[in-house]
Amino acid sequence: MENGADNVRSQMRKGVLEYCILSILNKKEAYASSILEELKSANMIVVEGTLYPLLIRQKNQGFLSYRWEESTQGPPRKYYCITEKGREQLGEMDSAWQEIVETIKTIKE
Amino acid sequence: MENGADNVRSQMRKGVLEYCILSILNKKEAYASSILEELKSANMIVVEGTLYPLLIRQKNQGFLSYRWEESTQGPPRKYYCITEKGREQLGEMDSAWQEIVETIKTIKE
DNA sequence: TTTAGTACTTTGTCTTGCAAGGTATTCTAA
DNA sequence: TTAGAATACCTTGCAAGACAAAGTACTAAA
Repeated sequence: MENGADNVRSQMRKGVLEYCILSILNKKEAYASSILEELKSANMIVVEGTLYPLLIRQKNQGFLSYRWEESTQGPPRKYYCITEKGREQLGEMDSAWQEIVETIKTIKE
Repeated sequence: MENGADNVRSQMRKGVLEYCILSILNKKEAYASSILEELKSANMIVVEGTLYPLLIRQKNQGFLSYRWEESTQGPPRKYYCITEKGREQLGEMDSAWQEIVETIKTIKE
């Protein structure tokens, strides 16, 4: 069963997660664990089982590309990078987000 | 397949729908078709097959109650009304929404 | 050589949005 | 008086996606 407040937050996060990922990668390339860190520090808690399939989907849609990079601290890291197509998508998402924020304001009066 | 911009919007709307419903019913009681109208005029397009199960879920969770009312314009209408528990939930959702708006700002820097 | 830390991946379940189709009531026009 | 249009409510089946949990693999330190 649910815990109330936490559940509310996790439900609302759905749908904006892709937006967050593209926004983060628009600033600079990053690998999954570092993206998780950034989301966590921005109060957007996500788990690996959510993030990895999402990155793969966005790569398959052509919004992201990646390259492997050796690490001295463990296994190699998969650095993701936003593509030109991804930047276009991000533009759509910026508009969509603004629209939704306005919609909520309208409904709230 | 998808259309791009429309799909982005519909993905983002997911998760805020419950919040919209409770917010609308917090202002005054309403029946499904009138809720659809209000959502539509606020640019939040939703279809019946989404709204009816959602209202039923929220009623089952104790957030809403309803009463039947005769109409001179067709079949009887089911007027939904927010409950005390629903108002508490709405409070949680208000916080959750503010938090997400802030999170996006943080990520965008 | 075993344990801990880091990183990526997969599987199964559950929720939920939506298209499409169905039922029922009332009013109107032929 | 009956066929159609308008209004309302409901259900079914499917697909997408978030998450818990478990799995694989590489490196470093004890």
